[in-house]
Amino acid sequence: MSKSKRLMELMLAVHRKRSFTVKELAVEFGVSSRTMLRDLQELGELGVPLYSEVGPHGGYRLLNERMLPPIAFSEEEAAAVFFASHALRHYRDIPFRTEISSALQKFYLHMPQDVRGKIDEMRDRVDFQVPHRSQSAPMLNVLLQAAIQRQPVRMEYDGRAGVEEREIRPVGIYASNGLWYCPAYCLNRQDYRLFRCDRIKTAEIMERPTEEPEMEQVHLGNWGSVHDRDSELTGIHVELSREGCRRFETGMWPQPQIRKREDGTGWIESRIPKSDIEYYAHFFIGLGMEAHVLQPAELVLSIRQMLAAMAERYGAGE
Amino acid sequence: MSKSKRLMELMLAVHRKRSFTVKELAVEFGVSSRTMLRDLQELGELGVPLYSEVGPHGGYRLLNERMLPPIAFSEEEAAAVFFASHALRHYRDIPFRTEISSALQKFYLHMPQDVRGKIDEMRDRVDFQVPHRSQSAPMLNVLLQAAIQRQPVRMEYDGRAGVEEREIRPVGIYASNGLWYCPAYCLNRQDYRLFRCDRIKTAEIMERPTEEPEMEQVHLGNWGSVHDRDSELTGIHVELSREGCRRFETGMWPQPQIRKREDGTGWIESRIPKSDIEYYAHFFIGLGMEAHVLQPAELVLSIRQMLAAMAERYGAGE
DNA sequence: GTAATCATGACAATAGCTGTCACTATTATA
DNA sequence: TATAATAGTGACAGCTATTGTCATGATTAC
Repeated sequence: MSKSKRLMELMLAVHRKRSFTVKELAVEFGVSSRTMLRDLQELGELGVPLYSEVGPHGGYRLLNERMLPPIAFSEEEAAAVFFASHALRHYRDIPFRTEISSALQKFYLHMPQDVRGKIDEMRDRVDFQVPHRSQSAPMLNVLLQAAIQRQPVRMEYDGRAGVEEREIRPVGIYASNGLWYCPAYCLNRQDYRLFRCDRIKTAEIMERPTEEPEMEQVHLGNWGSVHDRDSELTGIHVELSREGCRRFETGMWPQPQIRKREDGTGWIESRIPKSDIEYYAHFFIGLGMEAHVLQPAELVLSIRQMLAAMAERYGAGE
Repeated sequence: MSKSKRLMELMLAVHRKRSFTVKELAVEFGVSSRTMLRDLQELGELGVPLYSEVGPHGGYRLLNERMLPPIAFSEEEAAAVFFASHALRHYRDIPFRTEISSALQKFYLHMPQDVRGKIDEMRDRVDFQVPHRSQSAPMLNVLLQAAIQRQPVRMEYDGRAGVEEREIRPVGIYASNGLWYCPAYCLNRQDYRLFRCDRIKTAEIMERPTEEPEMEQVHLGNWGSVHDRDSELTGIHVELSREGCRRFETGMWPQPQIRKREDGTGWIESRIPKSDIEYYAHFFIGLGMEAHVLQPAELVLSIRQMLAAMAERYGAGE
């Protein structure tokens, strides 16, 4: 093995280990301790930020432990990262804003001119439609960090009753329609709650362990079932026109499954929580004559009542 | 300068130059040609993909010109790239799928175990709510490439009239509610059209220059105004309850500006295209008693007609 | 006080590197 | 076809760098 090759592998080893002794590396690389000492000094001269500590439990450490070793990416891989960043560009606030920018900057700096041109052009050629929101959500980093590390958070929340202090255990954060939400176990209410992140004014991670709610296996994919486990379901049956199917198909919500016919019309046969009746009444009214709700009776009644009130407001029926 | 340092700088130089002669580099590094030849051979042994060509205009080239030199990212920057990838995870199809995966894999491979743990955990702690779509859009890469390089595309489109062949100049692609759309200048129709990408069955970039529509300055940000420049506007005035404001505020569309009052109610005073009356009628009906449309008269009339039809269907008014 | 760690300097032996030189092969171009 | 511009190979003398061993010293936790 040539010395150059040994030094390259040594650079990967020190980034992998982060903390090590001269003897340990000498054995691993099959050279004497004196040679390994020299190699590490030369690595230092090449720019790897090593420092040493003498004494028991001494050894070498990487000064800036938070760096990865140099990685070679293809231009297409770099372009792919730029593409992914466009999915985030209409959000007013996101976690990792600074880090994404600096990562993209590093890629850009190492690109030849023709690839830069393509990256610049892509900016105007790909987009993700996300509503623009003016509400600021400055606490996203804190909340995400707390969720990942399963730490409690003390926050000030601007809810219906005004600003109040809450202590929560965040499940995670998610974006919907350009707004960020944080489902969390609220220690004040002893139950799960969904918080809007733009209404979280301050948040700080609490270092002291607090009482531990039973949430080790709760995450963004299943917190809803924990929260909604007591909901009562009811069956719905809705007939849809061709246009109704198209509208459903391009609509946004997680939603009941459509069944379709050859002629393009379709129907919904499903079960929904009774607590959502009001919401579905609004939704199907918004579809107008493109949907015909047949079941359940509560939903039909709710629609009927809304129609009556609106007819009176708009003077329909004359 | 030690040999190791020289090799490291040589590696950066070959990535920068991409194409060079032995003599050129020997002069630049202050060594003989014979030594430079040996150095290049050793670089090859270290994994840099060089190849040579003899004869006039010969020299060395980087075999895989599509690689960037090794870049050192911080762990936070790497985590940020993983975060960005989550914005894409519910899309059935995206451009750059393979490249994103391989880029993320490279980051992951170079990470220490504790950072991997955080990345794994983040998966369940952050999400972007995007409706799941079963419709496949296999031509995204082609369309995006064509838009970036401003090349024409021949495609088969499954529209209302069945599958037909179209020749287009793509403006770009964008995602909305989990579906991908491609605004393009349609050479068959001599006008701009919006295509759903899941209905584009085949697409291939045409290499021959075709007739050039005047679209050099058209991109995703302004194609709508080119397309809609003849739209007639009309003023609207809508009163909103507190709940109506909340619904508006968390809704998804690019939408007219709300004005709000101290008590939480609000109103909309704006101008919309006349061609969108039908759409807005559906939208405000879906808000039920939370919105009261006062203007324009066409919109009120449209709402009234829809209410009358629905009242008859649901037996309201008894 | 002991043990575990880094650290320095010196030296002999030897491995590797460098530049020079002579020669060969390939290829585009006039 | 000849020429020039390029990479390529091998050999060799002279020189430099590297390596391991050895002796010694300093720091630090336990």
